[in-house]
Amino acid sequence: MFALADCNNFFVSCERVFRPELNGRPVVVLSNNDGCIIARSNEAKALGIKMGDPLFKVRDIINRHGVTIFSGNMPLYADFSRRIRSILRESAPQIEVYSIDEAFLDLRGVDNINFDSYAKQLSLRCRKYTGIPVSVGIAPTKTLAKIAAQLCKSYPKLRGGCFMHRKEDIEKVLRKLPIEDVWGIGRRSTPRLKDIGVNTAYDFCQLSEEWIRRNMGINGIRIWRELHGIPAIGFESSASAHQSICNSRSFSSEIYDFTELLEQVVKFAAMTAEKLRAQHSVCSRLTVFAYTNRFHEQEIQQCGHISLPLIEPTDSTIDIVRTCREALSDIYVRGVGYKKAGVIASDIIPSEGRHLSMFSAEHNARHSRLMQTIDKINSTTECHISVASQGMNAIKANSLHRSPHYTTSWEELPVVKIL
DNA sequence: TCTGGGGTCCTAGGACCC
DNA sequence: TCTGGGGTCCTAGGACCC
Repeated sequence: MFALADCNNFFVSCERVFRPELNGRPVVVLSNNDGCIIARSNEAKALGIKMGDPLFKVRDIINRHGVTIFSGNMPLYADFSRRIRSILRESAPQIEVYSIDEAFLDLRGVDNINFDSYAKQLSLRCRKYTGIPVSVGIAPTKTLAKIAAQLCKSYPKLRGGCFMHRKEDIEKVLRKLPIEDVWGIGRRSTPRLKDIGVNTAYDFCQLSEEWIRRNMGINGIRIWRELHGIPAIGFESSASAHQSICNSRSFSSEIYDFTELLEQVVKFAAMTAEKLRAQHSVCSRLTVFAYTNRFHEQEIQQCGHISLPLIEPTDSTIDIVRTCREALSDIYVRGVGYKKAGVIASDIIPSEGRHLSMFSAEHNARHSRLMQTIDKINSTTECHISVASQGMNAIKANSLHRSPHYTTSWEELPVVKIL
């Protein structure tokens, strides 16, 4: 059996831990710049507010119903996520962290326990220790476990835990499950399936494997098998290093000036280098992009995008910043208002075992020592060291409704500029 | 006025090889 | 007009996820 532990309305639930008076009230959490809705309480969902709705388009509903809004507070959510993961780790032989608010538990080899009460107890435990409501679904495959967890959200009498394993029970659930609610069936496949009369997960199961392979490829086959109770999606207990790392933001208003845009890109570059070092990787390719506002259709659109291979793989903030600076000057166009920019690191390999030329060994050793020192200072002291070209201004963004850093306090620290 | 950020995997097609 | 047969590797784009 596999379990899925899925936090209900996760970002909203984190905010509610410190604002219990908001339980039972409509609440939403916003993306960067307070742009879009990225989390909703059940009450907000009931008002018709959709995931991804721009705030300005649902302003009326928000004002009319007194919906409480929060700017996203990612450090807070990451901290809750960490606490819940530690509870899950104590409760299962192996866990696979799937996202900030979901983890699979590998229960293969676990027997002689009552899975239904295990699921309910695990949910209760998470709630008791963190204040976050968590749905736990248990089933023979990951896809079915997802569906079981979904059931917990619809049926409170399940008390947060659902064990779904009997063939007839599974069939009953799949007959009622809209095809678009199946994990892996997205917005492109849904209309194609509905066109041929496949409206539920059960209908999908009745299709021939051959049809699925021809029309939906290997992923379709995996979904089909999983729904039939045959595990087809692997279990990854150890988090593998990311194959690409992207840092990008939309700005609260357009940036025209090169130096100002460069400051932002340098920040993304530095964040990228830090993430590379955190996973003990180096990258051999950097992509820098800078876009105009795609919603202002009447204005000139510029989608600057450049990808540069690096002669030597690196994790050095200094090298990465330098390359990104050159890249940006190649794509920057004077007189254009940039609304979004970012840096992507790819061709990522472990830092151990990378090949260095005889000319670069010394350069590299120096950078490596410097980066280690900076990372150590930044993680263990109340100072923050960064490259001077980042400038002294924060990333240009709005977040007018952010909650306090209740459990994390690394922000608003003294800043030291070097280099 | 206002529109998120960060990933993964698969596939088709092109370039190139013999 | 018509144009072999088989392979590999790379990349861009599609589709999906949270």
